[in-house]
Amino acid sequence: MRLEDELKQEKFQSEFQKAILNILFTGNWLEADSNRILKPFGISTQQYNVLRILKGQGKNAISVNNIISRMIDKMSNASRLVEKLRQKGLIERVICEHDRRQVDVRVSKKGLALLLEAEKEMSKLGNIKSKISEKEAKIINLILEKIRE
Amino acid sequence: MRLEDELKQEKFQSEFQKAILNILFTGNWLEADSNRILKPFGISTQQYNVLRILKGQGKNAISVNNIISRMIDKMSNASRLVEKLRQKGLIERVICEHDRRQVDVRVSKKGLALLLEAEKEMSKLGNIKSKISEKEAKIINLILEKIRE
DNA sequence: TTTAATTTAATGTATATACATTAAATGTTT
DNA sequence: AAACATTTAATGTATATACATTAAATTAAA
Repeated sequence: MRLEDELKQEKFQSEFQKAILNILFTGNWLEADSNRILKPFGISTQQYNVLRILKGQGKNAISVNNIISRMIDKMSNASRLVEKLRQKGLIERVICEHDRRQVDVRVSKKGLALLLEAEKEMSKLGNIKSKISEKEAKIINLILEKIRE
Repeated sequence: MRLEDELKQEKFQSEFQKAILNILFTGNWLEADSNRILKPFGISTQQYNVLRILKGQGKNAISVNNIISRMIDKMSNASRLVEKLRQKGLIERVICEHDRRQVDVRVSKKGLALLLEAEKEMSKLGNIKSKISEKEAKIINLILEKIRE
């Protein structure tokens, strides 16, 4: 749908201005869809992302700082997210021997099982595959990375 | 910067998956920049957007529902945002005569003055003009709108 | 007309978030 | 070693947000 219609605005200052609003709007749109998908699993989008990061590390436990460096939203409180996931039994804490400041974390069996189910549903996020081509996905990736130069 | 480096992830499932993460990440990146710019003005990104919507209506007062329909984040509490802006004297409420449920709202003189200053700074958001061409802006707008089809 | 349904905005509540501060462990310098 | 600086994670606090519920006004239906 045209952004002009979504925001009921006839025109934008420029294509640049429109692009910024379009990225923000589409980001919110995707996040709302993500939250909707994850709701039945009882986790938020941020919590899902932490689980995916931990899954990517396999059986290795990684520190909270390491998690932050891999998160989409660097500003979120990784400490508290981790605590929420721990309360739900989806992750485990491991005492770090060589540095007692660190709290190393790894995904639990239960967390992995939940994640596998959630990932199935999340692969449908935005239904993007039916809407744009792989070539277009590559193009948008290139342009977004230029914007963040 | 490559998303692979931003998220310390060697590869993604697909270009589609990467595009979704890229949109979410760039959206957060832009919003963080926006909050940083607006901080000296004492308003949040959401509050700024409400002011811009009201400015677009000139001297006409519009309803809270009308504001919601024009907002980037439809889920935010427009009522409370409006109340925050009113407390700061940036907007005015007008009693709506033909429908007493509605609370019509318009930007105040003070709000307009603040907005003009804020808009100057916000035009630099993301420094996008120096990073992509107008043609690229058009392309990304087209692809984002396809994704939201 | 009077009952029910819808629209509009506000509020209640739990959670999430931004950002600053704290506290403990580790590293560095003198 | 002692003093200082840095890193790591947790916490304090105020605010923001999602989502459900409420309350009032209006509209539609019986």
